[in-house]
Amino acid sequence: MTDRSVSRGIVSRDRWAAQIAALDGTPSAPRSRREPITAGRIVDAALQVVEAEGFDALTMRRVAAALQASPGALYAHVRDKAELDDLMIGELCSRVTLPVPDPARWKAQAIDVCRQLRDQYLRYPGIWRATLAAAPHSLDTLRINEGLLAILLAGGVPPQPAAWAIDAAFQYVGAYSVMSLRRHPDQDTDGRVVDRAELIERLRMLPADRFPITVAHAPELTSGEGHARFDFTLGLLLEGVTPDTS
Amino acid sequence: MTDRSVSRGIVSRDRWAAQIAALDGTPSAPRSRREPITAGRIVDAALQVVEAEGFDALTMRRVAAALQASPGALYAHVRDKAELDDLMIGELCSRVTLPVPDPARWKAQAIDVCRQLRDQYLRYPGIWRATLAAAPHSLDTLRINEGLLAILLAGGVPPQPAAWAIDAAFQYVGAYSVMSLRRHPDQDTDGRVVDRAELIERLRMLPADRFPITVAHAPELTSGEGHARFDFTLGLLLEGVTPDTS
DNA sequence: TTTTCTATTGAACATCGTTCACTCAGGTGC
DNA sequence: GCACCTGAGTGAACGATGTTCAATAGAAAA
Repeated sequence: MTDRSVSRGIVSRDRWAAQIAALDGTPSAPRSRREPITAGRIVDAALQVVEAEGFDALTMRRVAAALQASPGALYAHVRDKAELDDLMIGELCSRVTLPVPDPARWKAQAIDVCRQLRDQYLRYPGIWRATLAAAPHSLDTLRINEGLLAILLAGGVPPQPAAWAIDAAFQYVGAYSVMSLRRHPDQDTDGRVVDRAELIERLRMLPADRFPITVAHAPELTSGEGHARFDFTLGLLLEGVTPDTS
Repeated sequence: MTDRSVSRGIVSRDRWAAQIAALDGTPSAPRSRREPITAGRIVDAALQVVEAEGFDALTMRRVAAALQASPGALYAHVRDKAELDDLMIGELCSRVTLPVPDPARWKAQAIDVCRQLRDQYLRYPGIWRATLAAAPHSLDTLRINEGLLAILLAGGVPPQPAAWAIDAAFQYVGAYSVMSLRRHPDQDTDGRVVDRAELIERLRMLPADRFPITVAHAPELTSGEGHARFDFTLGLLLEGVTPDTS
């Protein structure tokens, strides 16, 4: 009975995506002509969905529709949605290129690696939430960890502070990537977009007796164009473990 | 037809919780004797659910069952589950007590405030995910921000670095709270619990040619009892903005 | 050509958030 | 004392989600 909705105007997003995906190619192409489903193609399709519509739109049905397949077909190549999340994070991590450690530029190298990871996260909005379901110590994650560790150790940082600082940097990169989704295109409860000028105005509207500093320093609170805050925080994390002079 | 399952052995968790909640009091108490539902009672019940069973178990039906009410009844006092998330975070933030700034102890005071927030997050496992649905600048959040800002400014930190460091600290506290859920009781893909000794063993099993540093420094990588890493990272964030001598 | 096997389907199941027509207890005007 | 109204709460639904599974179709093997 819900299939009736195909001929009507409103249709579910999954079915809509399936219709879009079925546009190319002959309409009734023999099924076997389609290249077989693999875990790699599932991950690629999932990443495309996230890139175009965000992590909230990532659905098993949505991925299956993008692959012109049935939802159940995915489970022959992927155990869970959690495993799909894991594979996506692994793919993202594998794209990060690690430099050969240069003791003179260790800090810049470390920041660059973190920036690569941040850009991958930002390219696929909200995908950092997949790390909550992903394995904490996968091989791809450990690879970046190893690379960063090599950079810091080459810079003369002792192993334990280096490991802890890298851990903190990873967690910050993730949190920054999720939070920055709504930093500039901030949404009101009514759905109105709030830019920085309006944000300052709002902070200034606070009662000055209970929020004196916030009212007084609203510009500093909302400052930080681009990724200035990101670089600032990573600078703090890496500056604190600097061995001698940088 | 699914109602048949009440008399059988297996029953859904929500229904089970409703049965448990119905144990006390007269079985067929007149409905009006129950104290009315308010937003505050909903938030309290939701927090109890999260404290006992984790954020994943937080369901509108589950909260309604704990209140011995119908799921739809909640929507008269709470617009969304997102608004419920917002209210829970607000409640948690309101429990954080802010000290009067003492310029001599500004760093310890700042760390203490962050620790309070961390302990609230850790008390309700996974609840930090509610901040993803919550308003980014609620009054309760701004209150803590104001308090921390007062502490740092009293310590002589310039406004902009103070604001940015506080922001970074907040994001780290959240990420730390979510991640630490599976830090010590780490789960294998098979569900086996992995303690630190086994974690070291696993890191040592890595191929030494591709992970030389990880293999060599496995103990340092897994070290950090209790909240040592937490204190370490906050120390880095606050040390970097220290005005002169601490 | 026939058989076997593996990948895929399509329909289900349980659960989730959310909505809505209805009920029902308690206060209000006669 | 009685009818009315009002608003909070109910219970059943709707659509969407992850996941499972018997049935099946296509290709490979005999």
